[in-house]
Amino acid sequence: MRSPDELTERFRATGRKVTAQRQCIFRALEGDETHPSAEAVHALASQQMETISLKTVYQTLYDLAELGEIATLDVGTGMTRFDPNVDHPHHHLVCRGCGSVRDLVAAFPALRIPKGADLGFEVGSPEIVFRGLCPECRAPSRSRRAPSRVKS
Amino acid sequence: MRSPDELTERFRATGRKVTAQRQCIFRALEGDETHPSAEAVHALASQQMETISLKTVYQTLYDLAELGEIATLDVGTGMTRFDPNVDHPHHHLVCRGCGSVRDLVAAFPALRIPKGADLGFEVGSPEIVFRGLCPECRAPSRSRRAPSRVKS
DNA sequence: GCGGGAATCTACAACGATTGTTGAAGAACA
DNA sequence: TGTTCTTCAACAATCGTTGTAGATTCCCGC
Repeated sequence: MRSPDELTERFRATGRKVTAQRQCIFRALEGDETHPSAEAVHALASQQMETISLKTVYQTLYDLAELGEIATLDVGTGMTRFDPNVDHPHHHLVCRGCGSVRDLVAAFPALRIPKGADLGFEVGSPEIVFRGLCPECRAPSRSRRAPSRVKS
Repeated sequence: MRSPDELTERFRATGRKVTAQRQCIFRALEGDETHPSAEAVHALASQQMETISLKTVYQTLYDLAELGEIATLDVGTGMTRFDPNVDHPHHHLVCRGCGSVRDLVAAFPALRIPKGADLGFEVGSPEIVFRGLCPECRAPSRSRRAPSRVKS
């Protein structure tokens, strides 16, 4: 994802209006590595602008996704998560305990679909999810982050 | 997934009651390769037993998942899908157009997380999703299956 | 700077998938 | 068969997300 200023420029260039709410969301996302849900982004943005609506956050996040500035991520935690890191290809580690998501910076060039196994699909690049337990959830006695509800 | 008869036995052995509804669901799942949603399983089961409730279907599907007889699958199509094929490790092809899911029977033994990249996670085996376009959606002029709503 | 038209904003209600609750019905075991 | 405990079906509630409305704000030309 680019800087808030560049995003402002890009929004204008693509015929989208630039509003204080949107810039507030740009700033909330900048440098975020927690793969926040829409709700989480809304909470962050609310700190700067109390009246901002959740709908506006969804709208802006999907605008950003449409521009390719962020990626949407569905890793089975029950809600869509958003990932500002689209510049470096990467995969994800998902904690079975607390649902947290971390980047896994690694390329797997050996990943090629065997001939004939693609069933006629025209496929793009793979998304790989490693499920496991994060350090906090492995040592629950010392855990700081309260494990939050994860589907099932 | 085992045969309906074996599942009946297994349910009894694990202290679960065996009901006509559950056996109906066992039969509906047998040999299904479409990775059906709960709704789809309910529709199938309803053909044999009109009054079966969607809640019962959910309940039984999660019972089966708990026993490891089927797998739950969340590939970002907005609903949980269920996969009776747990005997052969495999991955999935997901169509961006119609949301259909197909098995990709291939192992990727080269998939190892580089040392130090696991961030302290205790990880299991990877789930790989290849997104693309299925043969029907690639040739929309000749498509038979109407592309159905897929999130975004 | 100022006005007009279009896009966006907020609040609210609706939506689809899933789950909790309830009294009634059924399975397992004696 | 009777008892007991589980599961069933119907209903409403919940969660994440999206549609609707009218009010507001932005952008562009004056």
